[in-house]
Amino acid sequence: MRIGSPANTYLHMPPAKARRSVNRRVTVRDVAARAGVSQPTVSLVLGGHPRARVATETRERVMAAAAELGYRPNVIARGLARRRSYAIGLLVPDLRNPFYAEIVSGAERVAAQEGYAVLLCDASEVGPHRHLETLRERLVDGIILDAVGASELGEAALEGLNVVFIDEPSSRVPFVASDATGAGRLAAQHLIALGHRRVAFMGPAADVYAFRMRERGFVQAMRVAGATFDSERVRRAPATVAGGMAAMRAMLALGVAQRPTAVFCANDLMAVGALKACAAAGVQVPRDLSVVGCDDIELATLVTPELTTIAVPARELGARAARTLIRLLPGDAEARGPEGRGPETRGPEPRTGPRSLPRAVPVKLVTRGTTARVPEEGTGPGRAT
Amino acid sequence: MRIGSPANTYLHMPPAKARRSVNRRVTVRDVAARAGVSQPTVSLVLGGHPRARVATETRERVMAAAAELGYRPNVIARGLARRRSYAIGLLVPDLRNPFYAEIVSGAERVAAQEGYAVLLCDASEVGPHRHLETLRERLVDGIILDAVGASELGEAALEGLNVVFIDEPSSRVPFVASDATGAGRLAAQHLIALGHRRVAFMGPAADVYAFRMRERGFVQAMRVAGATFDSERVRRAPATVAGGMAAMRAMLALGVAQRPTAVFCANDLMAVGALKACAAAGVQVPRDLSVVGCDDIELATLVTPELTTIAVPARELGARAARTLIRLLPGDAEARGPEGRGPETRGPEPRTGPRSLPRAVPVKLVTRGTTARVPEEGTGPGRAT
DNA sequence: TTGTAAGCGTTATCAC
DNA sequence: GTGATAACGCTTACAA
Repeated sequence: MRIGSPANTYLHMPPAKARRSVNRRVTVRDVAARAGVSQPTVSLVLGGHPRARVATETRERVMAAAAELGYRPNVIARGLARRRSYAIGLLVPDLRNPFYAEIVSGAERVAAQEGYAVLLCDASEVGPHRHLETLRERLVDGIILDAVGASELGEAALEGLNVVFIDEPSSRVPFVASDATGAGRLAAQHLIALGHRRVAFMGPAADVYAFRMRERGFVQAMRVAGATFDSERVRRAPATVAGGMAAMRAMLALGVAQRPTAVFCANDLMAVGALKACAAAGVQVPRDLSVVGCDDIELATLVTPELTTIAVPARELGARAARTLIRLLPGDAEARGPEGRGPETRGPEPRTGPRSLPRAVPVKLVTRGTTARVPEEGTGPGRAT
Repeated sequence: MRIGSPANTYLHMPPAKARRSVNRRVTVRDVAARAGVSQPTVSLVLGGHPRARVATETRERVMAAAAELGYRPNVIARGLARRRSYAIGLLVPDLRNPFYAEIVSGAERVAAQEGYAVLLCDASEVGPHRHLETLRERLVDGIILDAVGASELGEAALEGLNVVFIDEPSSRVPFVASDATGAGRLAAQHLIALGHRRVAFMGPAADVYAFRMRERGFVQAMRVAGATFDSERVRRAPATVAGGMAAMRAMLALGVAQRPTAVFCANDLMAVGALKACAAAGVQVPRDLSVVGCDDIELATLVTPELTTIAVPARELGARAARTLIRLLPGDAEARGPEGRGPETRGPEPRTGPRSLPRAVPVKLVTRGTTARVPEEGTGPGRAT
């Protein structure tokens, strides 16, 4: 609903236009008139170019006029002229997944601080291609893509766009990623230290890089430690609570002798589902079975017992992605130094190589209540330290 | 990173400009040239005005040319000319709160379907005023404000904006709200039916409408049922897990005789915190104490025992807010019928009255594992049905 | 039915 | 330093 109407700044205009401008915003023109300077001068002063050469006296007059009139730049118009929208797109698989919510939160924060708007796209219902299309039409300066591989999208969908991936390493696109292999390795090492040798992994069949690497890191570390790990030991299910529940149910259907003594889940959501299935089946965690999750979302501390997991700094990931993307963009107006490669180029050249190859952001083991020494070999059930 | 470069559409332009246009997008002009019609004609055909009067033959030529050239409208430019950005702002207190994530998810979905972009603003770090300011500069067509009262913002902050509130009834601004009083009442009635008379409420001190009303509905229904309810029975704490934990700890510090037999929490987050505090203190839920939450976020089913709560359809709330807002906007290009009040007006007039006064979206009790008959009076502990 | 002309609000290029 | 003038890509009277 339109509330009230702006203070009517009566304009120096022919009467014909006066009626029409009742609801008009104040523009650079108005400011120029008021300050008694030319319109482009106002643009120079207010345009964000901090060290533009304009007399201090003039500058002050302009600023004063702008303030008095309550001038607000029209970012749309600026975008058209500068061919830059100062907006970035953020495409995530599903906002309702707390892990992605964290990522969005982190990215939004730095974007807002840097003066960029965030166009949020949730791919869970509308589909990535359509979103990408609308982001294109809106001329976003860049896009952050989370867990949506270029492979599935096709080269063409990203052509001509400034893109940063999250958790999807690529040789042609800058990315930001957590140490997914390390996460799997940490989980394995923790379980091995607790004496577990017969372990399982549960994760989605979907080809999402982070999940794949968590699995790989886990399996490799397990094998290195001499634990057997054949294909029966991995269970496929969606990376959701329901998926984890189903996978665990299936796993428990195995006889207790066959059953693994510990399981690593591709993410916390699955782990929590697994926990639920255990509770339902009367299997006590961690006495009868150890469970390790991954991500360390808040939920991990809310279940009983609290979930042992590998902490992945999702918010930081989102923040880094935003920073990486924004740094990629041609020099900002806000005094970002003379590193911009001139305004005549529409976007930066492809930048492969070291600068865009970030180190993976580190993960760490958080030991809580769902892991314990393996019953058969340990000195009896007990909390892990 | 900029990937590849668009198919170079060589343009009928003086060589001086040719170099510059290497990376150029194809515009209406190009399409016009290709189709052999004037530029405005293209605009007419492609401009979304479905029943614009243009010869079928011409229209087809234009469409063909556009397709061949891979024309994509520039929404920024269109926005400038139409004085409409086809974008809406969405301001929430904190994306990491699953309840708000649901709301955003719902709003984003319908916005995307209706062809609007969503500018996401998380007020947890940057502050609502700053966000509102940037949304203004971006000329969003409207804004959805969640749990951010106009009272705290000040009239001026919203002046001249199309706004829809979520969970913040107002006589001047359209809003969408859940039946918060009803939620409190349902909780009370449930507890009363289980025999509870000594009950408590925990909620934030912050002046958020929905929380206030949940409390009011609860207290009133309790009093109606003849239960005592004095001010000692309400505990103030932030509506978070930590808040709920602290509040419950304090409550448990009361002697067991003083202590209430049941507590209603302003939201599920608090309830889960309360549950944790109980577990830590060795208080068994629901045997020793019943707990009712509010919202029914996914988390409610993930704790043990599962949380009895009042379901609030957050996603639906978000979706409705978006629909309400979009309906408010002047007639869309996409054949929304001739109801728009002419394009010469910059936005609709204030519309108070019936059309903008939606019925509250209904809530309902979801009985799970954290409520049971009151121990002293019932026939012993037992699950509620 | 189609084309011509005039913006929308801002930035950028140059002479002055 | 400053101020005309021409874009930016699209829309929309109004004229043909």
